[in-house]
Amino acid sequence: MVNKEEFRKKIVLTSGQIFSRFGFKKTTMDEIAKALKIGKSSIYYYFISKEEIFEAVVLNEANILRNELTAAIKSVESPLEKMKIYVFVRMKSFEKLSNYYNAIFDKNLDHFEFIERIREKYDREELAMLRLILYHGARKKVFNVTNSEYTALAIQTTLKGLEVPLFWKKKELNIESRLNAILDVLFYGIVKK
Amino acid sequence: MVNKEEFRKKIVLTSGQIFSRFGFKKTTMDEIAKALKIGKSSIYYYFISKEEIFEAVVLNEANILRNELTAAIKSVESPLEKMKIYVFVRMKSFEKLSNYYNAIFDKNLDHFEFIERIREKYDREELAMLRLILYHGARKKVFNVTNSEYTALAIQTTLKGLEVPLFWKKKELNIESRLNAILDVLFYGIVKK
DNA sequence: AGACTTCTCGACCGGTTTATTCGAACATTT
DNA sequence: AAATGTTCGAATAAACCGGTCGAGAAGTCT
Repeated sequence: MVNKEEFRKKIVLTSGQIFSRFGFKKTTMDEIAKALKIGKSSIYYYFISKEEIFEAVVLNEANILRNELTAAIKSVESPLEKMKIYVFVRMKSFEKLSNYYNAIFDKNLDHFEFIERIREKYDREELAMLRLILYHGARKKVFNVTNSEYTALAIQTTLKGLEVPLFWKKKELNIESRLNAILDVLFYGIVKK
Repeated sequence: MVNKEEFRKKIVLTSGQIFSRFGFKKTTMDEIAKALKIGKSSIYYYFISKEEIFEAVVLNEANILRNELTAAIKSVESPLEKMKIYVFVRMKSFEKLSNYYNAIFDKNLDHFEFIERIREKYDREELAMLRLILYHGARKKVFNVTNSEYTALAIQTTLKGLEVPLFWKKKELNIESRLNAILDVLFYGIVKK
């Protein structure tokens, strides 16, 4: 049925809001059902389990992030701006997702291997994006990159390093200035003098 | 002991962060304990129950709000500005507290009478504050108020009316413009032409 | 040191919550 | 009207969670 798939999407959207607010464990099927104005049991007609819903939600969120990122880097021309806006959008989105992280890193090591899969896939995609930005920057003689592969990897590592303190501490210092500082450092090492 | 009271405060502060994030029901004693890096049982040496902690948290938060409000209206001179800043600070603070509301209005009608007590007390205080603002405004010939008592009550009713849609709906329209619109209406009826 | 107080914690208890199942009912299609 | 798609209330088994208890660590006083 075409409508079944439609309703699955609705479930993903609605439960996504709740998951993002309360995390996996604290979100109950009853809450999801109530938000959808259906009986709790009915959810199981569309999804096999709470985890399957969560998986769909995360997958969906990851796709949204990817779209935001590609749109963002397309929205500007200069390589410096591309890099800058990429980093900013990425961090903003991750901030929004902090509750998923809470959920994932709680205690459930067995389950949630699917998160690892998604993560791996998006790490690869991110690397490609970064390399593209670097490549174009080098072409335009703005960046000075000898090996875009490794440079992209280095940048990705930096971004990942940012994630942890971003999520586990609460608004210690404002993110913007921190990102700007990092970008400054990054550019001074990269930009042709 | 002086240190016992000290640690009670620490508990209130820490658990307050969690309560404000997840509400009363979804916050567990284990989480509070873990955040404090002590055993769950140890909490019961300082507080009799989860509810008692919650009570202390709400009381504390109410005091903070009061201080913010008095500081805010002192920070400006003109009656119009005083009124405006009062309304803004009040709404900003209430926004922050939305999760407490979630907790309180869940289903637990029996318990939480203490919230009613706090609320009543602060309603009275708020009325006094509003009346003061109105009175000074009238003195400076900026406001045209015949009966400050009833006018204050009317304003308070408006502000209370704002609370409900503010909390139960999510960011439909941005609060600022809504508040500004209300203030406009309010002033046009109050300010001497 | 030893007695006494303060404080911490692991283990446990019983009531509640919650994810999931199942079958019956309702709805729609064939 | 049979078959198929969809919803839901009730039941269940397991996990969870607030709270208790007693043992004992840590500190204080004499």
